[in-house]
Amino acid sequence: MASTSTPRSRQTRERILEAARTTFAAHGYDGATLRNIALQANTNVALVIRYFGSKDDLFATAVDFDLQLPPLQELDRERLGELLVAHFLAMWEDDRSGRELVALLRAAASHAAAKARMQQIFHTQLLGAIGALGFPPQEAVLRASLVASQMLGFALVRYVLAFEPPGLDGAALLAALGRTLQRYLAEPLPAR
Amino acid sequence: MASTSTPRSRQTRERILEAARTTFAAHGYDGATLRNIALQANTNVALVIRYFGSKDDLFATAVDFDLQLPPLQELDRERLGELLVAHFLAMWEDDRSGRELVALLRAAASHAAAKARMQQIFHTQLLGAIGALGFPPQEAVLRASLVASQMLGFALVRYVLAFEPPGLDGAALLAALGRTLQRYLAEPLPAR
DNA sequence: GTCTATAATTCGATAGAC
DNA sequence: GTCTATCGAATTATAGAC
Repeated sequence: MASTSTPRSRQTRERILEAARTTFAAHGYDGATLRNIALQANTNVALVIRYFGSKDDLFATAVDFDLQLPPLQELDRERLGELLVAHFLAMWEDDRSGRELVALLRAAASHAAAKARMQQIFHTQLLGAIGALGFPPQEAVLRASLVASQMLGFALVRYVLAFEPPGLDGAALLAALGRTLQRYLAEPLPAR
Repeated sequence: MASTSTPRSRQTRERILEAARTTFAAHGYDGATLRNIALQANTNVALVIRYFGSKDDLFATAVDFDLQLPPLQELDRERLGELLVAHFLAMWEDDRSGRELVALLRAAASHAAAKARMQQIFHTQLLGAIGALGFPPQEAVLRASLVASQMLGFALVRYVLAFEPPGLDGAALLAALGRTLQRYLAEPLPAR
């Protein structure tokens, strides 16, 4: 059972969650140890377990990422791609949700629960938002897969694999991505 | 020192490498244990270490993935995107190089050496091939980043995260990717 | 509430018999 | 060449003092 909630314990709890987000993002799920997290939060492993039960539960609590998508059908249809890229970029560059996404992305490569969480986000949030644009179900899945592949791929290349050299023109990159998403979201797909 | 090479030892060695590729692809770098690999190869941990020195060295030897790109400047400029998507798809669906890519992709999320290998492949192979198309250096980096993000993202979504439901129209997906790569490789990028 | 000390596993790697 | 047996280190998680 969790401890009684005092102001002091709530501060400790928050320090642990913050350290967990940073450490999971920096080292992946397996590479992040409860010792590292506890050390960074100025406490010890026993307290981490007492508050969160297990490493799995700590990860689930610390990394509760979601896409926070606006209702796409209410946006300007001609600028959907550009607006969506701006939305994702704002999330990635945000200190908290950015670390959460990197942590989730890295963990999904080796941790079954993180992978399941990614699948859930895809199906309920992204597919839901794109379906609301009025596409037939089959086509909505196709378009959602395309959007997910391009945006997750970009996050992977930029924030996990660090391919881009310093001095790369980020604005040009984002403009190109915006045009791609515009095609995936609001233009006819090529006949096969 | 490695053992004397006999026909029997070479077969054992190959069984270990094959088991390593399968296990690293299925469980990631940390999730794959030398015990699992040895068991699947019908041998034991000691022999795996004797042949390959360490887990790191085994990974490097078993997963020697490369892009095998043809010289892009010799291909039909109007069909570059389509041809490149077909090339990648053939690699992903190939039993051996497909498992190697998944293993490398999953490992790169948590293993520094695998991440460095990915960066090396990007810089020497993909950037090299795209630079040969005659773009100025800065623009070649931009275009290579875009291609990498879309193709790695697609591999991630399809082969690691398994977003796509059964019954999805794969041909339509590939046609859309071909058009995207065509833009990234052979059309003007949007002004920022 | 928070800590020290330690249990219980599991891992990569080694020693040495045959 | 291949094996059994085991080491030493690291991990998550627990027990119990204060």
